[in-house]
Amino acid sequence: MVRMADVARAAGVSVMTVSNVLNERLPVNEPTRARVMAAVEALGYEVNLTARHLRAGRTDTVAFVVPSFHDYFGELADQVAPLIEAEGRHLVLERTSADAEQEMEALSVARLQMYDGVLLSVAGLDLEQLGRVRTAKPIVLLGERDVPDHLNHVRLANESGARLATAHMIERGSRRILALGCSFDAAHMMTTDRRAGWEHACREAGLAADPAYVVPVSDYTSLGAREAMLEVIASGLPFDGVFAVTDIVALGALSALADSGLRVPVDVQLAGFDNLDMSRFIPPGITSVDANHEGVAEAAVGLLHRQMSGWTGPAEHVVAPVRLVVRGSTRGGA
Amino acid sequence: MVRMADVARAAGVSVMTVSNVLNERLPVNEPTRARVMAAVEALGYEVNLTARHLRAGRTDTVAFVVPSFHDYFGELADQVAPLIEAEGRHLVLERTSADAEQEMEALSVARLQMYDGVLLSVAGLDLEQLGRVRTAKPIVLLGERDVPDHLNHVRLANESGARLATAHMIERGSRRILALGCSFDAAHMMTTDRRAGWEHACREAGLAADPAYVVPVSDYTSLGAREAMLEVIASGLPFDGVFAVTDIVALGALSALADSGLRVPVDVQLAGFDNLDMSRFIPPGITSVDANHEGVAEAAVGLLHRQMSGWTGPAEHVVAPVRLVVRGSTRGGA
DNA sequence: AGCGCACAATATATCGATAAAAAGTAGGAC
DNA sequence: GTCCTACTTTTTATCGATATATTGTGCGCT
Repeated sequence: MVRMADVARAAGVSVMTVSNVLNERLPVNEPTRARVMAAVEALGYEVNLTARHLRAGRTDTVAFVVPSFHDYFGELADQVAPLIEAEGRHLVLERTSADAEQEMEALSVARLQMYDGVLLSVAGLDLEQLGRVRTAKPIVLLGERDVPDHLNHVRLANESGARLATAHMIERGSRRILALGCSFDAAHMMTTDRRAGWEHACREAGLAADPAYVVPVSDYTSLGAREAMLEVIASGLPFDGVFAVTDIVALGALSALADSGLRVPVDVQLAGFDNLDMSRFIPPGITSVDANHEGVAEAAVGLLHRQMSGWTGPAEHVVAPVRLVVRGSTRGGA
Repeated sequence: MVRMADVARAAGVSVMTVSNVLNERLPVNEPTRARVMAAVEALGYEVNLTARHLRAGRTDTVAFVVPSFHDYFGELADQVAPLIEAEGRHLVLERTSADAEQEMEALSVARLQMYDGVLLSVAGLDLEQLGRVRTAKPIVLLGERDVPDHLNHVRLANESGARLATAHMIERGSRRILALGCSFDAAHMMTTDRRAGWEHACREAGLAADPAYVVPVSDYTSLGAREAMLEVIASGLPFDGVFAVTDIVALGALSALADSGLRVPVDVQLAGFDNLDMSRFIPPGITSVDANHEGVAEAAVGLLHRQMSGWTGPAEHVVAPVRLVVRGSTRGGA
């Protein structure tokens, strides 16, 4: 490992001069600078980031902590990365597997030190656990749960998105719409808020929002959704529309519907939430509420950047707007 | 920031005693140990990982460098993570956006220091660039390109996978199969190897492997594939099967076929490569060559682990076997 | 010639931990 | 009572950089 001291010796200067050349902190005479740069090239020197970090207290690195590297989070992360890099910092992803303990660990002082800032997709932590998080480190939370006031937070307009999707299907003729993967939990959660939107849309149209039409999905995978959907079909419960809590769930539903000979959108309309890349291409095209990755990423990185620049004002809670993207899985779409 | 020195003062011992208690290196008397632990609790002390790293030269962290956080890589990363964690280490993802310069930067000494080992998905780098990578740091390359002998490498059996898929479609009646997203580049690349497999299968069955049936796709997105597919259809080139170089490409093709009124698998059979999660659920189910994430992850982590344990033998080049998963997009599937 | 000033380069202290060597403390054997 | 050994604990040096203070150098001005 070649150190700054080796470069200094080779160039016949002090370590600080090398540091000053590389960081352009204090001015260095041109001939000296050239000698240093030549030595750097010759030896192939590269700064030891760990040492710099220890001394300077800065890593120029931001962590995005996600429950899994899959799907929604992968897509969101791809949006976040360029924004972080545009500010001269570096982005790394960490995974918690939606495990509360691991999420807390990710927020532990020890790990936070490694980064100048942290974006955390809250999946497993509840309000009480998050309330215990006290740190000076810039943090922005992402995700569809309630969070303490003192932490910055970006979430989606879940309720309004679900309402849009449901209302759209009602307008196009559906009268009995399943809320697949939704729930009645008390806490503000993604599945609860989206159910509320479904309910709202039903009521608004003068339709019953029968709790029997709220169908839970075991683990929010396509497989779980497919199985739940098959059970509903087998049960004989009449329905002519499905609002799926996510596109992943919608895909499972689509699979079950196809296998059961139910035609989309003729017999059953289908809408999802997130507008994953694939949803555009899966025939007949899945109508979906766009999760506004761009807006979410921009808002989150903006809040984070502000904190990293020293801002200490009160935390903000941003609700990113969403819009409905109509495709072939609902009538009147492309 | 509470340091080890603060804990030491509170417990009335030296810094080294605290270190010894926390790391269980040298034995410490029980009463002393208890006092130290009490102080740690009381002050909420957590070790400074940066300082430890600088001194101990170990981060207990492995980086997985991928071209993008999406799809294939996200799924693979989710497989890799538990294997790394099982060895008491931590995994982080970094992104290069398939940019050769950024990939080289990810391999720069400076960034390598931050990790005990690196898994690198080679997308943009060619043989010559990789040849310049000289480092003592444990590295394992992943991906479907040629790499220098001195670097450990895990790749898929691309040629045989493509052959399996193509042969399967031929067996089920296809006679004119497109190789969508494949190419004739000289270097061993994913698109070339898979084309070779397609060619091989055609020849084996006594069919012509007409270069006109090798259709490039601009950027290997579903959108690009869809457009390429629509052009082929518009051109009037007769075909009754599509081997898509990836499932993402297959999805684009499926979209184009559906919009053109061509039925899968009745008019056209379709097979992809990667067996993404979604492929199982997209009606009618996309027949795909399973990318064997588990095997790839296991082999790669195994090679990395071996290096991190001090093994210095010659590099290995593993070709992970693949298998065909037959679904509804080819005849005779589910 | 003498003085001061601007600028370049160096010396010193420090970030927070760990490895290795040294020192302190008992207890047991003779 | 002395000495040795075994076990705890502390001391010292170090990882590789950066921030601050200090020293050194050349030049203009009177």
